[in-house]
Amino acid sequence: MDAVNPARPGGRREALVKAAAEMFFEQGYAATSIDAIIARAGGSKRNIYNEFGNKEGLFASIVSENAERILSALRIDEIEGRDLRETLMVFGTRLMDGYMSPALIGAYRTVVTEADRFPGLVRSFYEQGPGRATARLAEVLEEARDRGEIQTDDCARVAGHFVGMVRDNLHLQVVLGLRPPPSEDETKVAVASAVQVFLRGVRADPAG
Amino acid sequence: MDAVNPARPGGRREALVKAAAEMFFEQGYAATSIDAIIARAGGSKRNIYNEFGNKEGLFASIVSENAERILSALRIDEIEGRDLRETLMVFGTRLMDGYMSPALIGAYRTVVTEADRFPGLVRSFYEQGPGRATARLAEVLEEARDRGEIQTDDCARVAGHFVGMVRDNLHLQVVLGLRPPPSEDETKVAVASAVQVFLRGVRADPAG
DNA sequence: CTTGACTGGTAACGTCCATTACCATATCTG
DNA sequence: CAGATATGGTAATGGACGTTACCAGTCAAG
Repeated sequence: MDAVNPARPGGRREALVKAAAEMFFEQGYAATSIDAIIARAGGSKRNIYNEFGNKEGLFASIVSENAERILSALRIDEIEGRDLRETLMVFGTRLMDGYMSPALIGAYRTVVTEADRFPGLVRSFYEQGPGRATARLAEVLEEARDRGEIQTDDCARVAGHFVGMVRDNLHLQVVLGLRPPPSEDETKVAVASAVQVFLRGVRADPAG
Repeated sequence: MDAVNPARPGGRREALVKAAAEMFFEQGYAATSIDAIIARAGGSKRNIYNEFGNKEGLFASIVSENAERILSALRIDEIEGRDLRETLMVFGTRLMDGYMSPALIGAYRTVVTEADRFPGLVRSFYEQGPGRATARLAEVLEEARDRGEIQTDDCARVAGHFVGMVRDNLHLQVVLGLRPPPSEDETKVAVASAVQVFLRGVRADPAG
């Protein structure tokens, strides 16, 4: 019953999800037609309606099934470095790369546009991605504070500051299509600058 | 010839622009139909097509005619304070209020969505708003650096850091509809925290 | 009054698209 | 093979909507 069609190694559902994800996140929900998805994925519309009910169901499925993959760029659980500066450099670089990846830029545009239509999806999207990354950084900062390296009242808040500094106006410009994602060198310079300001801003020393 | 119709004090064009701006920025470009605009503004479709050519022309007109008003929240040209900290507090508060205003949140959503269709509009939108505010802050920081109050290689870059810290994850959450705009108190706390970290991060002192 | 330009209202046209229906295969179960 | 089920392909249905057309009423100018 559940055996995969021998002539189709991947299975219809996977092909549909893959094609739909690409097209939704590239062109947006409204601009992507069912016909176009079928044209790319192969098969027939019956497949979509049997499997997902309707277009909204397809969209909900592809977001939840692709969120993990797309947001894995922001899934920064193990951040280690010789010291806090290196840790922040690594974290900031991964954060920048994740936010600037075409996949996440496309997903961001789409999710912003359809926020009203799919409130539940938007919440899980935020919590799995930006929220989780910020929370993880806050934990790292807690540890640094316990070690006496930094000084702050609210680690979660300053974690947000750091994330904001890294995202900067760069993310806005890329989302608006005003400039391409930064190169590796540009990323390094931008992150290093953010780390420098941040570290001086929060480090523990007796300067009132 | 140009005399206003006595029965219609505001003039058709103004009413159309006003209604179209509200609806485009609330619901987005695609989700706003010509019929709906007419239903709110009164008049007939002939008005729109005589005056603006088509829907895209109407959209372009309302963006350019409303950009100044909407972005005036970010038009922070005169920033003065007793000292740099107070100046940054004032600037940051106005920045936060501007970014979180419903008008700008709506415009942001719409512009992000239609970035591909109207690249010229997007550019002027950015340059009149976020770009201009950041550039103005950079000038202020240049002066502070000349006075020896802060120490940095690149005032434009750290101005971006500050703007990013203020925008933080808050902007993202509001844009996604995950939380309401911050209250006056929340704004004050958030900005004060950003100013604190930033000032410590860039101020001139001999701590290598 | 007459002409002309504009306006309001409504209907028509053409297109796009989500959704459903229909038909012909092909695969699986027995 | 019989029958059930899923699949591919294509066409039909129905609605939404941008755009244009048509008709009647209003106002300004001569």
